[in-house]
Formats: sequence, C-alpha cells, structure tokens
Amino acid sequence: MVAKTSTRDRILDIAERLFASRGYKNVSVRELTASAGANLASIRYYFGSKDQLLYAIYERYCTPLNKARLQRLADCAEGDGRAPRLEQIIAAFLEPALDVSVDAVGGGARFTRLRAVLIGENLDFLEDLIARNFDATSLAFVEAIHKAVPALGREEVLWRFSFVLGILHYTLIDPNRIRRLSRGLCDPGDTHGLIRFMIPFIAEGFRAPSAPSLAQGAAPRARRTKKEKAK
Amino acid sequence: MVAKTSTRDRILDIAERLFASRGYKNVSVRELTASAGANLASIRYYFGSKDQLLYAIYERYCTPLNKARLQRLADCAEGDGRAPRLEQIIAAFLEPALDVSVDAVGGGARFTRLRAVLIGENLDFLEDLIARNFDATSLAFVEAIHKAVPALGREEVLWRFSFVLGILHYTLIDPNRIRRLSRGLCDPGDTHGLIRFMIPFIAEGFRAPSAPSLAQGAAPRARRTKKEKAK
DNA sequence: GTCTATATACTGATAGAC
DNA sequence: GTCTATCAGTATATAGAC
Repeated sequence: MVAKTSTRDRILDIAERLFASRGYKNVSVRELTASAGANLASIRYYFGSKDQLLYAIYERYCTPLNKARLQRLADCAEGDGRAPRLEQIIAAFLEPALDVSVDAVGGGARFTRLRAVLIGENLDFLEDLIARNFDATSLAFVEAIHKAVPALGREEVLWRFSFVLGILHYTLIDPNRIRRLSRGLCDPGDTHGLIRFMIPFIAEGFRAPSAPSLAQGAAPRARRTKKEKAK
Repeated sequence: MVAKTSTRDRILDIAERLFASRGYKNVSVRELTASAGANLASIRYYFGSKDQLLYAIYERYCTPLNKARLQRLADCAEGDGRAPRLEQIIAAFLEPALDVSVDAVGGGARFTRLRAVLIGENLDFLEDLIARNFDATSLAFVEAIHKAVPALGREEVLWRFSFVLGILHYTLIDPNRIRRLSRGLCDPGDTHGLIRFMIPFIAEGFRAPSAPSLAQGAAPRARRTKKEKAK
C-alpha cells in the first residue's frame, strides 16, 4: 500500500492536480514533467501526447466513478420491486462524485472541479471525452428518475437532470462565491453538509408540476401584467 | 442609433464575443485586434492591458444587468404590500441574464457564458471582478427570496441561491451536453423554453422543507440501511 | 491614433544519443 | 526508459516611425 509509484502514475497524479487547479491549456508539458520529477519527453513516451494524457486521467477516474454510481443506483431498487425514492436516486448520483472519503483514485471533489474547468476551455476533443465517459451512466439515472416521477414528460426530466449537473458542477468549481456571499456562513468544503442541502432542493424540484405549455397564443406566464409596457 | 462604432467599442464587442466562446487566456491580443479591424497596439492604448479590457467588458454589461434585475425585483412587490411570489422573484433574476431580446449591450446569454467560462480559468483578479459586479444585487435577491420562504434558515436560503447560480451558469456554458444527451429533444438555444423549465424546478426547490440537521449522533438520512457495509 | 518591426519568452512535439 | 537539444509556432509587450 506504501508502494513505489511508477513514473506513469506520478504523471497522472500531478497532471490531474494541476489541470484541475489551472486548466488544461494553461499547464505546460514542461511544468508537468518537472513537477512529477520526470523527463520532458516522458509524456510523449507514456501517453503519446498531452491530449491523450487527459484521456488517461478521465478513464482512470470515471471507471470506478461510474461503477460506484450504478452500484448505488442498483442498491436503491433492491429487495422489493417498488421504484426507489427520488432522494435515494439523487444521493446515488451525487455522493460518489462528491465524497472525498471515497477517493477511488484521488478525491471526487478535485476531479469534478477538473471537469468543470475543462468545460470552459472549449477543447475540440472535450465533447468526445465527456460523451465517452458519462453519457451511458447519465441516461441510466434519467431513466430511474423518470420512473420515480412518471407524470413528467421526457424532455422535462432531461432538463431537470441537466439542472442537477449544473448544481453539482458550480458548487465545486466556484466554492468561493458562496463562501464570500454568505460571509462564511456556507462552507463548500463541508461535503456532507453540502449533499444534505442539495438533496431536498433537487428532489422537490423534480416533484414540481410540469412547466406550463408554450403553445402559440397561449396566455403569458401567470404574473400580474403591468410589465407589458416594454416592447 | 445606427452610429459610427468607435475603435474602442468595436474592440469591446469583439473581445466579449471571443472571450465568451474560447476563454480569456486562449484569445490573443493579436486575434482580438485583427478581428476588430484595429491595430495590434490599440488594446494597450485604449485599456492599458488585456486584464483591464476584461474589467471594461464587465462594467459595460453589469451596470444595465443589475439595473434590470433590481427593477424587475422592485416591480414584483409593487402595488400592494404583500410579498412577491417566489416564481416572480426567480424570473426577475433569470430573465435579464438570459433574455437575448433584451440585449442591453449585446445578448444576455453570451455574457452569461463569458462569466461561466472565466470561472474555470482561475484568473487571479477574477474574484475581485465578480464581487465588484455581482454581490450587491445577489444579496438583494437572497433577502427577497428569504421573505418568500421565511421558514428556512439563512444558510439554507444562501445555499439554494447558489444552486440557482449553478443551474444558470451550467445551462449556458455547456449547452451541447444536454442537447446530445437528449438526442436533440432539449434545445438550449430556446431561451424562453429554458426559463419556462427552470422556474417551476427552482421555485419548488426553494419550497422544500429544511435539510435534516446534521447534529453529531443524529440518525443517518432516512434510507433503507443495507448500504452500511462499506467503510 | 495607427502601424510596422521586433524583443523576449514560452508552447507542444520530436529525433536520436545513452 | 531516460535524457538533451532543438524545431517551428505563437504569445504578450513595446519602441518608435508616421
């Protein structure tokens, strides 16, 4: 367990850490190899290119993350045949991504921040990277949620699921915003507290009635008019 | 109103557009000035530096955005003295940021994406930039929301407000994720539809009962045990 | 105000010795 | 597997002519 870390593993560790804190493009191969105590050419040697190093980081993390999420999801429904509670499904999705203690590789919060950071970089291969690692599991959760709130349409469930992704990503990518805004009252570093606050908000959100239809000519959103001066 | 655009304004326009799509660090001063049909040295001349150009972009947008949000918030409560409905407050916050038709400067969706992209870049001056432009307005909305759901504690309201920020940011920063995941069923380009889906989810989320307290020794979240093997 | 020319530094990639 | 040396490309910054 103390183990000699191979050069390859040291590069993976240090790269995940640096990419997460400063982004992909902003960390050079030079800095990466120097920090890992490895040679400048070692990234090319072990991974082929800087791009493929990122693919390796994703694969190393997502394999156990997806496994944990799907296992938790399966546990929700076990025993009797009834549909699992919404709260259980949400927890099964969020906790493996947030729980630092279950650091299958090196800390869920750090990796989730890496993902969020990368979204802002518009890498040309990012869409492929995300789809390859997340779509299958995400769709499994969409299906499970839909069964728990069968009155909703599929479009609505998908939209609300993407809101969950937003909540998860934003909380991890910009923890200082809420800490500062709350003058320290909210502590994003407290993972368990964080999940505890997220779950009721999200579960009740999913239980909200469908959004009003937007058929042409339909009445505008119920709101005391008055604001109809503009336009 | 048709107006000759000054070089300075052309740079602001093009910089906002390019930063929003590809990030701050990843757009060079060369590309910026070339796209604006201006000289390479003009950014240094007009703004002092690339950093200060970003400050100018924020200021140009946030002044009318904050004004619109606070005006909409004030409109919610007007007339009688009763507290505005939660849905109205949420709409007052979201719509000015999203509504492209109310492009006070150049399109709310684009600027919101710019903000989201920047969060991932870890610029050393970003926290100052955000606090200066957003904190006052955000706190005004937190107070208004708290009045609409007075049973909640302040910490809970602040957390839930940050979830709203997450939903807003994520939807704009990575529209392709939900489009692809839904195989085109969800269209993030449809701003009005988007707001329509967000509002009931968020409003019901705020109406959820408080998160269970996390006092030491308290029972774990109500969930059929069984998962207590791990650890 | 605009433009050219250039200084200085850093990027990822790669060949080839050891 | 590791290392040095170097390629070609691009970044921001800036001096100085016009």
